[in-house]
Amino acid sequence: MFYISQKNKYALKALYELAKHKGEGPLKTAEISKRQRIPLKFLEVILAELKRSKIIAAKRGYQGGYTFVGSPEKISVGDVIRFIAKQPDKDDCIACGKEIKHCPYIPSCAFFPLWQKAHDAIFRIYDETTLQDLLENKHADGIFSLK
Amino acid sequence: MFYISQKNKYALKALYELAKHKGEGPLKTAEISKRQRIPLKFLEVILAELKRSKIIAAKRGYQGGYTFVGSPEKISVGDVIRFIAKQPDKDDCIACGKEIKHCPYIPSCAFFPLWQKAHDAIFRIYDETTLQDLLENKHADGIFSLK
DNA sequence: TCTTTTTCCGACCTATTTGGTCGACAAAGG
DNA sequence: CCTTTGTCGACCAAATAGGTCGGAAAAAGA
Repeated sequence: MFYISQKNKYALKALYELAKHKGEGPLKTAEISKRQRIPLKFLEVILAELKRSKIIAAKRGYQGGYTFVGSPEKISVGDVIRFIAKQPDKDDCIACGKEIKHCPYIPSCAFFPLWQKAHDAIFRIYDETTLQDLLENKHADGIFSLK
Repeated sequence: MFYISQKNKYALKALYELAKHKGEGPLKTAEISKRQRIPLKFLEVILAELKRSKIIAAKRGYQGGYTFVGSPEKISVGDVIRFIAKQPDKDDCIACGKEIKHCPYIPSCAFFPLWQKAHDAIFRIYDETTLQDLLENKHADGIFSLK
């Protein structure tokens, strides 16, 4: 529930690199892998999957690679996360996730509103942050406390 | 990252029952297990753990059970989640979770502010929801769409 | 003090998920 | 036709989640 996997983070990082490289021709998987320290073979899997979303396109062979197709201002983190996440089973609880069985949208579930609010809050952030925002490094306030 | 485990949900449900039962003497593990459909043995583990937080107390033997000690208005969902979650390693990234290694609080990490905002947003919800709120079933608006 | 009830505790178990790899194949240039 | 680079399916290992077992310790009643 609300889990952001490594795969998700890799996907975002890869898209970040591709968005940054936009307009300069295809970027190779190997290059992305190096820049973002993502295991090559795993990255291949991820990019192939992302390609299906049409926001990136691939070109094979010599001088090949991936290119960012859409515009980074129009793709949000939420879009990416939703795309990578496996589609929920049709009878999962929207709020609780897998709990099913004894909680199929029971209005009397004391926790439903909580999980839903949490879900909304987090996706509000994800949805209002575009790849462009990430590129521009909108570090609102540099609270990098600790150490 | 941001993952709410089944254990966490069980913990909340158990506390919900205990809070509801407050003032009526100890409530047995077996009873909680039945009411909330939580596997007994697993629940035992969870309650023993929660006891260490002092918000519930145990009494053994005949007529024993658990009692809610504090006041439900003062315990938030966030408190419970933080308590149950395993303490993060001292050099995990506050925002990203386990990513460590190549991201130890690097201010140049383009994603740090995002994860931090997400973290704040979700815990804001968790922290402002008390057990009492859950008891009062503050279903703001009954959007139990779907089916 | 014996028995019952109930919590306590450590070891253990198992399926799923995560994170990742391998090897062969397909296309695109040079 | 050789190299480069993406594509694809199968495979795999470690971690984690989620849960179980068996008994010990304490509390109270008989």
